Amino acid sequence: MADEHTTGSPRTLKTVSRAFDVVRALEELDGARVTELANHLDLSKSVVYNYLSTLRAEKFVVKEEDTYRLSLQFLLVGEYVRYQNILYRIGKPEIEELAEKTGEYAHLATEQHGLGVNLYKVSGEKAVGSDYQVNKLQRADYLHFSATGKAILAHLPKERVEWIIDQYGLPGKTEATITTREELFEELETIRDRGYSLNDEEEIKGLQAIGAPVTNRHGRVLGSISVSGPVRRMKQPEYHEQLIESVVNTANVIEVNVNMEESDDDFPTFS
Amino acid sequence: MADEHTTGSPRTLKTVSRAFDVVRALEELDGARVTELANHLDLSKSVVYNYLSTLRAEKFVVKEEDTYRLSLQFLLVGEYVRYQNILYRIGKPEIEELAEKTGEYAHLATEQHGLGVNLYKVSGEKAVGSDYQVNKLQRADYLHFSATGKAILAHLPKERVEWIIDQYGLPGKTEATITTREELFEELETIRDRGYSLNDEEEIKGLQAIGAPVTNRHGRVLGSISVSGPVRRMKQPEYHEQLIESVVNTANVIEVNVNMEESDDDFPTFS
DNA sequence: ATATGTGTTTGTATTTGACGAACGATCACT
DNA sequence: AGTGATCGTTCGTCAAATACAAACACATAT
Repeated sequence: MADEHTTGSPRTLKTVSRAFDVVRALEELDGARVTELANHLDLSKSVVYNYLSTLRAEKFVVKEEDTYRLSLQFLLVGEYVRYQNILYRIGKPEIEELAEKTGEYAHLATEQHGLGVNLYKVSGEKAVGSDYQVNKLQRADYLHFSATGKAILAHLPKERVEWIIDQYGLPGKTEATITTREELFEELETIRDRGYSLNDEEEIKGLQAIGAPVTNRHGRVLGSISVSGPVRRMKQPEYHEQLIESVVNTANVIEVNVNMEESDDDFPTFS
Repeated sequence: MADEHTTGSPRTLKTVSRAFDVVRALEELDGARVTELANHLDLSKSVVYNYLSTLRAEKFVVKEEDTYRLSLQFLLVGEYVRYQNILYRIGKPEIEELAEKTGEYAHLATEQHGLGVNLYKVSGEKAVGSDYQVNKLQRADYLHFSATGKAILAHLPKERVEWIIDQYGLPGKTEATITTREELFEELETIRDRGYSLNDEEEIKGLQAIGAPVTNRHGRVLGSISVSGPVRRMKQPEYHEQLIESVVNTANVIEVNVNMEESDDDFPTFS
């Protein structure tokens, strides 16, 4: 503990990082008491106590009896962030219509930090019952095995895709998941060529999804949409074609409306 | 800088507080650049830069071009928190049914840090059109002028209500808002006696709401529900009685189901 | 070209948080 | 009831982590 004095830039604030360690621990543990957290994080009780007190004063943590939990403040801020997203504002009603028209699950997703985040999801009539999708706990997930994810990857700059693969690798989920760089880049080119993406049981066995990207007028991909359902139904030729048509069409509608609103805007890059 | 050495407990970590100052500023400003934030927060550029870099490393902030924004990480954590809430899990489908049956807006709310937070809201058929409610930006709001809020206050311990009034006061919103302590406590007693709360244009002119609390088997209030609509419709005598019936009934159903799941649980107090 | 703006980097002074021990309260067990 | 362990909380102290300001590289505008 004597050599590395690297005060390299950017200088990340350890106190802030530790505060978020506490947040993550409270999430993992579904709430915890001081001692429990202290053990979990390898910190002294008094230190943990101070972090919790601060987070509570900031209203991001609540205390019930002696148990500390994350507060709904995260939801309030989160819904603000989502509402700021133009793809969400414009896409939500369109996705609802898509779900109603097709009767399947419909998703609206975007990319952040190299992972996919669902902005919104609805289940159509046929999908009801096995609603493991809509009520599933939201996590940011890999982009390379979902229809929405691959639609996004296909329209991200190559060097950005490379960076994402370097960061997260290409972990498999089912036997169909694409796990090699070459295969993925080929697939992405196919997606670009035909205008839509396909997730053929690559994430969940038995589930197929059809996705399409939404880009702004500078060609930057803002996110993507998809419909998904059981392979048996999704693979029927005429139905399949019909779904592709609906998805691509909805993506286009969203795209047009987004670009009309984004007239006087900057065109940001990433991360 | 020589007198006040008060190191009172709990010792709140200034670095963490400042990180959340940055978060709040990014929300207020809808994203900002380094210099803009530094001015807004009265901090030096380099300091702000370090906070932003740290928040970005933690994935709670994204950088687009030179503008920093809050990330969807807040939404992911927020949805986790919401899903942890048993009132949400049980109440969501019931509220949906209530909205469908009545055709009005239905809300599911809870209390946190002395303020009301909507866990969920749906609009029934009659409510469509003026959906200023469903797409409105979520904020934690005062409890004393909403039907859900008053239903909660009515079942909180008196000392807790006192604390809340001391903290936030009783700001008026319309001419009908209750703004004095005595009036409020009277109202709360009425609510307890008759089993439901009424918001008669106390929050928004022209809008009436009927609310009912949901308590667990220890008598602690977990939250509340409400339906709301235009006064003209809501005040029709038979319809009014019918809505009260529906709201109270739905609250009871939720209550029963929550208490069946909460069998082996602690009974926490507040904040 | 020059001046003013940006975001970022770095050296340094000192504020601030980590540590460990101690306190008071609660709970479990004999 | 009494004893011991364990909990959350408080506090004094020193090392470490952060705030500051000045300088940097780069861009844009005059």
